[in-house]
Amino acid sequence: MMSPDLFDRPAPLVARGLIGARLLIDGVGGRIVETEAYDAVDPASHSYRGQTPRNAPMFGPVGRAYVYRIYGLHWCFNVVCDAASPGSAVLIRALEPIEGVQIMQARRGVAAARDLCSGPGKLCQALAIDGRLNGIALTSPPFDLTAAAGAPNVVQGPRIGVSAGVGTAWRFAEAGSRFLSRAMTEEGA
DNA sequence: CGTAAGATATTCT
DNA sequence: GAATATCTTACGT
Repeated sequence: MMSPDLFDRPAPLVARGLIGARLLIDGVGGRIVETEAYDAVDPASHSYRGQTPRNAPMFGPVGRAYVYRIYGLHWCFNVVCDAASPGSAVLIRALEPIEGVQIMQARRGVAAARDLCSGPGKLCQALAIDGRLNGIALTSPPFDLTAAAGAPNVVQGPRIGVSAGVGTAWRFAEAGSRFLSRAMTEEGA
């Protein structure tokens, strides 16, 4: 289980550090292979225009979940970080499925491992993440978040699906992973 | 392979 | 009314 103070750093550092970490919810999940960082001075962030009912967890304690509905139907899962900069969080975008693959296949309605958790909405469906987990601490059940064993090879690039802040290279991914939401174009890290 | 449309909560104009 | 940190299905090449 990760120590809570590991989340108390700027969002890009936390996002990078989460690559290779193991995320399970009720024993189902895998290795984090793709993340994105957001903070309150970032025009692409939900927290950019201040606190609202939806983004309230981003302004709360570090190490908790920020779960929100996007496009009215999918869920997205974030880790709140950096107490010194309220409104900071890391979006978990893709996992390499490891534990409970059969359960994830049933929840997603697809069989291919690459389609189970290769996107923020997909992994929420695969791990059964929804609004009930919003604001919950990640350091206790049903969450099980373990730091990366080794030092994964991390690449970074521009974030996906944003029209503001496109010049900010705050998307992080494990180099060469087959389980990303989209291939990471060659970029320095 | 590709592009396009539809689902529809929350926020902003 | 329009946009959004998305995904699936349908249809053209």
